[in-house]
Amino acid sequence: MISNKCKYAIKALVYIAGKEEEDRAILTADIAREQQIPRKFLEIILRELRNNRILESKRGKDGGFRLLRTAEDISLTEVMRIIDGPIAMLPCVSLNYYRKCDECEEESCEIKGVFEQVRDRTLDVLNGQTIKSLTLF
Amino acid sequence: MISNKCKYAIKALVYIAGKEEEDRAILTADIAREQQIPRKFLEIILRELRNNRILESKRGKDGGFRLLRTAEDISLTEVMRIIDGPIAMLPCVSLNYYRKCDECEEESCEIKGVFEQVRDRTLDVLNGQTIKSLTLF
DNA sequence: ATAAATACTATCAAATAGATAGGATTAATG
DNA sequence: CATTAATCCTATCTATTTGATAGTATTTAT
Repeated sequence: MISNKCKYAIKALVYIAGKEEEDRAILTADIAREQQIPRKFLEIILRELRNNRILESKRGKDGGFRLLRTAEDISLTEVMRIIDGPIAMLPCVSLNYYRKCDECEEESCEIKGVFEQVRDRTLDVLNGQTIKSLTLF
Repeated sequence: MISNKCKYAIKALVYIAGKEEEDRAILTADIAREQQIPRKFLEIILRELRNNRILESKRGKDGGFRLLRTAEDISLTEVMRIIDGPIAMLPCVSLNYYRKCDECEEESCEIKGVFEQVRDRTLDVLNGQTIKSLTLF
């Protein structure tokens, strides 16, 4: 399962992308209200997305958040990896967060192969998605 | 990610399946030693598998664990669901552990569709697997 | 009776999830 | 330059899950 945090992050980005044409910074408070996300928790998430160069922020009056890149240049997997870390079901088959298992040698691991397949099929779906493609018209 | 517990459960079952021909109950201690799984933790896992009718156990001398069904009748998804719960990435797309999200209406959810696809592609891979198919020859 | 196994109960420590509170800082505007 | 409105930052908190350990009770073969 992805975390609530990750779900909130995706929904917030889609919300911001949907307001692009208004050409102004979007308020945390607006996103929180519209998407039913706890405000203070959302603050943390948006700052994390900013630190990872997904969003830019402006402080003070008329401040808020905007996409740093276009919505089609922000992939779903990138957001998921920033917030939740690995997408794979085993550390030893993760492309971006590989870690060897403590207890087994990979050559003789019975389950590695299956979870590599799961990873590949999962990425087949996720890799095609961006914040833009998730935006409903 | 699946939990270590789940990984241990699968490996233990594959190990037991591999000893079927010996026609005797398999000891927790043997599995723990061979598969490098903490013994007491493994005890809990095996008991849980027994409680869910995957294994049968025998106490006392010459005791141990055996498969309650044949290895090809124990599916990988069944084990994963017993130990870790849902396989889907969102509660609202889970086939076996469905829960509505608190904050959004499903008709207008932007991300549900993608994660339904991920679920389906994941199950395409996992549904074909059993403890028998995972056993290397 | 003894030895050898699982069953059970209770605990525990560390990490993660999911937040909340309160104040510091920045920036626009009159 | 004061005010207002926003993000930024630090600290904290609670509950749950993960991953495990200890110790005792019970069962069974011999």
